Amino acid sequence: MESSDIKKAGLKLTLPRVKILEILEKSERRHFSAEDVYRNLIDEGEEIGLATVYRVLTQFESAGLVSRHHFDSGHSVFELNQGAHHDHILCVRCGKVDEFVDETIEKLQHDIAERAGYQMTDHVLYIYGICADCQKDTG
Amino acid sequence: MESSDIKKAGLKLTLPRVKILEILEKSERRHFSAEDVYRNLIDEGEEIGLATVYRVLTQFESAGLVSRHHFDSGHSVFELNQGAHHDHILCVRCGKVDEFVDETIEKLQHDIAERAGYQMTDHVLYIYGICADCQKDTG
DNA sequence: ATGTAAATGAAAACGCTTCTCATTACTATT
DNA sequence: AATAGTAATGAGAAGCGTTTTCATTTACAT
Ligand SMILES: [Mn+2]
Ligand SMILES: [Mn+2]
Ligand SMILES: [Zn+2]
Ligand SMILES: [Zn+2]
Repeated sequence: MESSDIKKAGLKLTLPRVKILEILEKSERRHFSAEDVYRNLIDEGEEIGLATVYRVLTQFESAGLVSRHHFDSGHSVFELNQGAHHDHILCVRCGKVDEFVDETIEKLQHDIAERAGYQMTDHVLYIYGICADCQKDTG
Repeated sequence: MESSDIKKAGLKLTLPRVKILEILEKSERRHFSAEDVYRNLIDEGEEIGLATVYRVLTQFESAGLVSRHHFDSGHSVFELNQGAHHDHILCVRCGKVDEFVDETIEKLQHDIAERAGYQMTDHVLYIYGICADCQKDTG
């Protein structure tokens, strides 16, 4: 993933788009709210508006560069599209996000859609629980 | 499900609560937004505020009478808790909601949580697609 | 019937996201 | 390199579903 991908997506190469892409790829973290990205920019001294962050992330989504998740109800979480499809397991205590792939579940989902007469376009699987670390911390 | 369930839940038996429960159980439809419930009440001539609808649905959720889903990002969808746990398959064209149960997936989810060190509390599985009817309607 | 705490409706506030619009920055062309 | 033309940006307003506030009403135990 490089800035050239921005051009490939038919988007002009602008400073906000380059910086936002950098943050998504450089960080050890993989899942960001728009606010997360915005704060990262501010911390780096970039004066980029929150509206632009939302706009650019939405454009990146349309271009297939990032995916948008709705882990809890309230807000969107964005993730760079690198590596294969995967699902998520989330800690309800500390907010940690882990990833997993299960081919059996993937296949079963297709079977279910087919049996129900649906032409499947997408699916969402979130597992919620208490992570190992949080289980240690006083129940 | 009867009005006595409202009392069992430790809630006073009030007209809004009775009417809302009636709508949830009488309708052929099973999945309602708060607005859906509100409009049903208005159509029946009941003058119940939208704030009360939200309050009551949230109370019903806490009492275990209804579940809340977040099918698309924007808003909550409520469903009476009758019958066993199930997951959902949704038409992205017409909004139809179908239900399914798959014990293999249920078990695999538990296995995944365990393997990841999580104590599972909940899970969400939505399959999105185009339903049989909508596939007929010109691509 | 009466008292008291809980529930209600209307409107305001809320949090996240999108829109508006005047200004600025890209890019292609000269 | 200067210019023109179009797309992108930032600030703030607006939008939307939902929650909160608060004065009034209601349920229910006495
Ligand atoms: Mn992920
Ligand atoms: Mn259902
Ligand atoms: Zn945790
Ligand atoms: Zn359909």
